[in-house]
Amino acid sequence: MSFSGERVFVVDDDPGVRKSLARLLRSAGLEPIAFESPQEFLRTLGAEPAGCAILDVTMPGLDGLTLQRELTSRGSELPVIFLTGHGDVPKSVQAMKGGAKDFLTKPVDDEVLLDAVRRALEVDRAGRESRRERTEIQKRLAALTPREREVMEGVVAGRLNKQIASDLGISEKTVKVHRGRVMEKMAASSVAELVRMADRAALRRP
Amino acid sequence: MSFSGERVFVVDDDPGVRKSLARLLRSAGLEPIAFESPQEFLRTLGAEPAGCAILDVTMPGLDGLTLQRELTSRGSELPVIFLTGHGDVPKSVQAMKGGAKDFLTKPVDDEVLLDAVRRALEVDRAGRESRRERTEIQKRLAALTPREREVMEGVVAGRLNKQIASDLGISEKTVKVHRGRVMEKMAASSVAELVRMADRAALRRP
DNA sequence: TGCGGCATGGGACCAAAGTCCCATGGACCA
DNA sequence: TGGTCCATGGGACTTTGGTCCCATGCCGCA
Repeated sequence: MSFSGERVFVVDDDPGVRKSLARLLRSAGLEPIAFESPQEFLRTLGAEPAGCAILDVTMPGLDGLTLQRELTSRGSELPVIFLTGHGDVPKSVQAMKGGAKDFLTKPVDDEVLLDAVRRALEVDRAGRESRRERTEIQKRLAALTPREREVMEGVVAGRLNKQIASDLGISEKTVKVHRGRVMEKMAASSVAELVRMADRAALRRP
Repeated sequence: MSFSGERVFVVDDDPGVRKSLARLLRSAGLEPIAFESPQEFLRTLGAEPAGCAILDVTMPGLDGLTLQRELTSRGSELPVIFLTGHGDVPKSVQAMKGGAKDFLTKPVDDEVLLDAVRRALEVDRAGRESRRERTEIQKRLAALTPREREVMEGVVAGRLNKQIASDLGISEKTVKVHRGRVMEKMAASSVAELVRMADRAALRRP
């Protein structure tokens, strides 16, 4: 068996459900890891879990939708699939608005569930790659001195060296020095690249 | 009353529902326009409707979810809110996955519905503004000659004039000529701006 | 108290980009 | 068959950008 690092976090208070889900997932070559309570799941969850989660909606203690919110507020981007015996429309709508990838009702067809899981894993991979790049850029940005950052802002705003110099009240010569260091520290080989880095680091939903 | 150009398209086969929705929306200062069938709605719908739609799920002839898909396939970005008497979980999930802004069940609280409508209108405004910019950029792109477009690709890829010249098998002089025309036709005052235009025109969900 | 990081710049260049005017030749079209 | 658009490019610059070496002064920390 390959170890991908990606796991499917199953959170359900019913041991039977956990067991059958685990079996199904394993048979599809996936790596399930089951939790009997949201609390236990949250305790175990590392900083950057890779994979996706299958949550029950109704659980004693912490509601599945509340758990979803808790994950979001902790900055987790783990894709979530809900699986429930008796879901109602408002709950499903709330879950989907909250970013759930799917909301399935039992009994669920094995292939339907596995498809949802595979899609969620794909979303997670893309998301983690995108966050990784973003983090890398932010790390480089953090290595800039305040002045270098100001100069970089001018550059990505498309301003000329002389304009940046007058904006900051310094000589064009000094702007060139800072600009050169910005390109080096940001590992950018062109202004085009620098502009893209600046834009990716700033806005965008990760 | 102000005429914003934004309308709330109500599609429901029940005259009573249409009437009461229209009254509610009007009382909130909005401009409802009601249709008794999806077909009638589609016939009337212009190219770039501004506003949002409130669709019934179960209608004779064309299902609300099918209507949503039809809108999407026609390239419409009109935000959709579903309103239904007896929705089920799978339908609500399908609707939300299909991009619906909300999926409400009757009886619905007036304020809940109005809030959903106001949010949808806000989304529509932002979306139209973004599409407007994008369309403007694409219009400019379309005015480029094939050669100019090739040169532009090189520029936004961060390549030097001499590199672009050798890529295209022409002289650096000619690249400069094309490049100058690209900046003029695209109305870009800097490479940074050109890079952003290229990126906005290419990817991104509108 | 001395060393390193930061910000500041002059001098001296070289490379890259941008801008004039000019010209040639092909394609297409009325 | 002459006009328009497109692509090509030379000549001759000017402006920007980028890179050396060098130096000064401040601040904080070991």
